[in-house]
Amino acid sequence: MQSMVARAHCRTLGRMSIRSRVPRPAARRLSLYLRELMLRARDGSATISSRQLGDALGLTDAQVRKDLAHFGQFGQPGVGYRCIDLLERLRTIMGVDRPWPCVLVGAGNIGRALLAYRPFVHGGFEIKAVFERSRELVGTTIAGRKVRPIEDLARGVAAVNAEIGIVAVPAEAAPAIAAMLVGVRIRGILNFTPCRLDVPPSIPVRNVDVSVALEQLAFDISSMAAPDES
Amino acid sequence: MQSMVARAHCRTLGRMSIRSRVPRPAARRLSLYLRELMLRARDGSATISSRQLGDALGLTDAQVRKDLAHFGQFGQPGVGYRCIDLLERLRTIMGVDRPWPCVLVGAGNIGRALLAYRPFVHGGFEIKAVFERSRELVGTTIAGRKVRPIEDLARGVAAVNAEIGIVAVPAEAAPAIAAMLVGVRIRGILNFTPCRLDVPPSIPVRNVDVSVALEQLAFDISSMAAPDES
DNA sequence: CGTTGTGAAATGATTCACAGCT
DNA sequence: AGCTGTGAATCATTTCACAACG
Repeated sequence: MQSMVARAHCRTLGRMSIRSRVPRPAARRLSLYLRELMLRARDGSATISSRQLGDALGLTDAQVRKDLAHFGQFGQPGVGYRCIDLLERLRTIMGVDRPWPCVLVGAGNIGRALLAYRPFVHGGFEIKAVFERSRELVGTTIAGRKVRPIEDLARGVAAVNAEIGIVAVPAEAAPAIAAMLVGVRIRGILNFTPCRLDVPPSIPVRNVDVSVALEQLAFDISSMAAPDES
Repeated sequence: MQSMVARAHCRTLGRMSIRSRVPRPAARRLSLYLRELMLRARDGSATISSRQLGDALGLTDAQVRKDLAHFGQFGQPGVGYRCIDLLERLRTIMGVDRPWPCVLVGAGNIGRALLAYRPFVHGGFEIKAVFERSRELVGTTIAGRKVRPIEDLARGVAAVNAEIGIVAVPAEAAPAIAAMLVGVRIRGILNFTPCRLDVPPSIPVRNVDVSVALEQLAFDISSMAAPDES
């Protein structure tokens, strides 16, 4: 009986779970909206229309409205969206209204860049602990964080209550590290290696891959090449 | 008459311009295929089926075949695709069978990580010159490359025949840098800032944004949250 | 056999267009 | 007037399913 009720209207968002059916691309755009709204709010705009928001981001006004509509009704007809308001709502929806303790695995070039990356801290993401396999790096301090041996991962994750694991190790090591993170109950993974990490579907993975981006760029450029060699 | 023949089987790829109508998502997946094929080839596999390729990448076999079909007919029924062969074809299609001279603007954390990034070199992408605005960094040498003043950009790009510009500067400076790169006839831009660069549509831009990836991850994790608090 | 290449069907996302609110 | 929220229509992508081939 309870289950019947629950099934009947799963749109009630008992706590937080409307997002059951949000188109992937729409979800991707949320962070873009967030960023633009922060700019507008900082510049003192009180409201913004779907048209303005879309123009700034290279999207149509209809798209902006549709995307936002997946999460509720935030706008006022004839006026637009109140920047501060929408900003706050989006922060909640996206989950960036609270801290996200992270652990970093790999203190190589990428790892070090991340540790020094300012915008990172903004939004509540913070690297609470750093782990490395290489004995040479363990024990050193980078940007104020002590580098610890990879064997300490389980203890470290538990100690800082880390929810996100950042994988910045050489490709060969990635699968093993991913398995460790899963074993240690991490909730999501940011993967800087060019490997597909296969982890249970309950653990989301986002990839940041410079090589892929470059290759796609090469393809884009080649595709552009004017076909005139007459 | 010639045109009739050309239209009849546009699988002939006269030079390089079938890509007129390739779905964006399919183009995105090309680099994934490339990477997996390199692995298989290195491990000595002679052939690979669309099923195997898809499994390794989390795609269906049909999807793999459709994607590849946009560029020609590479497989043998009953056998699959010859790894080395397909690899070579894809390299050509993607344009990574030749060098891509790049210039880097910004020698901050990200810039330095890129300069030290090994896998980067692989595939023909190479950072030929580095430019910075900060007077303190100009003149120093990082990973063997001399850092030059941003004013030298035009000369530098011409001197090394750079086709790709990599933007790794603070967000505020990004639009100006993008404009300079456009003015200097760069052909494509890899953008590490969280700004939408608006450049003419003839100049492709690919973004690599850690903050966006993190925010999306936070959203994904929040969306996952089991709805049981009974 | 097993596997490709490909139309046709199904699914998914974006755009249109407009009623209704301010 | 200007703008949102949204069903309906269009457009794009993925999946299905199968004939043809080695």
